[in-house]
Amino acid sequence: MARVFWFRRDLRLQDNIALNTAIHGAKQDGDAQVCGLYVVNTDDFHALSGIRQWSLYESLDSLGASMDRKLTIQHYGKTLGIGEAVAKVASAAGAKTVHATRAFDPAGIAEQNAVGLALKEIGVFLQLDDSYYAVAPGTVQKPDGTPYRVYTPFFNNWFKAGWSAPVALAEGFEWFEPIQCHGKPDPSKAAPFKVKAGEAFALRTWKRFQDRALFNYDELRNRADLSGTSHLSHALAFGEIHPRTILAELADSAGHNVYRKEIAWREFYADVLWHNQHTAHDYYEPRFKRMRYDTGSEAEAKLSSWQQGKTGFPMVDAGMRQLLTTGWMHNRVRMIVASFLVKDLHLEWQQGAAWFEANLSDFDPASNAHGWQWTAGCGTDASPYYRVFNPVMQGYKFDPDGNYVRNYIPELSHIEGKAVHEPWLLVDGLAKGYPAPIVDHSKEREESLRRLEEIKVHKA
DNA sequence: TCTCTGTTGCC
DNA sequence: GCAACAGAG
Repeated sequence: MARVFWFRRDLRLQDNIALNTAIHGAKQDGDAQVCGLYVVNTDDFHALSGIRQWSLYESLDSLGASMDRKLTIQHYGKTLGIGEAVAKVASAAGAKTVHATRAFDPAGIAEQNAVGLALKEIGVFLQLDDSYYAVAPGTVQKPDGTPYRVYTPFFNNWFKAGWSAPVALAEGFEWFEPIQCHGKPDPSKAAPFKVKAGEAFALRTWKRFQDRALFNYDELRNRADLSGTSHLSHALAFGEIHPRTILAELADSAGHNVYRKEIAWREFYADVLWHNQHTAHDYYEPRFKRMRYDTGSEAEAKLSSWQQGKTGFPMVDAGMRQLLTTGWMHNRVRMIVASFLVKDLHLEWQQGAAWFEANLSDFDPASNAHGWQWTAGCGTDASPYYRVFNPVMQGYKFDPDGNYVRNYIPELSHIEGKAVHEPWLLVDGLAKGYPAPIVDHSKEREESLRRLEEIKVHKA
């Protein structure tokens, strides 16, 4: 009578409270056997980009290796629901309880509801514990009991709420022999580069960041041309590391404090999505639904130029090509390309968010939806002014020597220094096939402000 | 975690 | 001619 531990977005063994709960339960049962399970939707998996397929594959491979290859992987899809898939494994393991970490996003909630129901039918209990966050969504509240809509006061109270220390993997149990289902997910698309993933790699990445960039994080995190960020987004999205493990090692210094605030942004957006489930795909500020957006073939063509990194704005295109070739994009550049899609191309944020979801190996539903909505101006943390990024100015500021742009745009490699940010000013700037800007930024900025004016709430 | 414009002060 | 800065949206 083993216990089943259903791995979800927590593909690690250390600092995994729900897993430890399963282990303690299995020891009380007497046989101390835990069946580690991952379920994968085959249909969805094959629709993922190559980079997303391979990063999941590597993460599972690493998890399996750390479990002496005792990880059971069950497939589901059109013909078999997720609930039935988990139930099959629970039956085969003779389990009475399935354990998992609780999710707070719409898709995760739907999953755990389906699994809970299917298990109930066969007399098995689904026990959910902990969360993917240091402070579980819904915990931090204003004194009147309503959720925060502004980041800074949320941060202050999130910090006050605090979190527990990391816990080591509980001892004295055995992994149940893996149940033969359909085997590992099989990436159908070729790996464009060697993907590194998994718990051990996540911990190495964290150490490396601590040694090299954390102390300078406040100064260098916005520099697109440097490696000043943590590179932990993939590890956090897959749960290869828990934020508790990170926060426990942060001190009180400028770099550390700013990084703690980035971790808190992730927790803030998870909290906002928990309280506003529809905002995964819909506007947080409903009046933005009424804004005029461009549609039709011209808009489609602009979207495609943006996706392929051919807008004629070097900083935007470098970011979009970094996404296509590496499955990752520097955080500062994410804001620049997002602002460009919404404010310069007048497209809806969901179109950009969908492209990020398809291509980012660190995709996170809460951070993606609310990062986009922050940029679009329709999200939380509204400011008294309408943020319109100037893609050229952002380039000079955050890629001052032009190295980031040249690294991702070969058609601009012949231009030296920062001049690469305005190639159209040079005689031979566009000589190697780089396109002229597809829009006039200052005109589109005005247009964007006009459209905002149309949906403004005017006081009587 | 914004950008634009106009002013001031310096050379 | 320009950098630095304040104020405004």
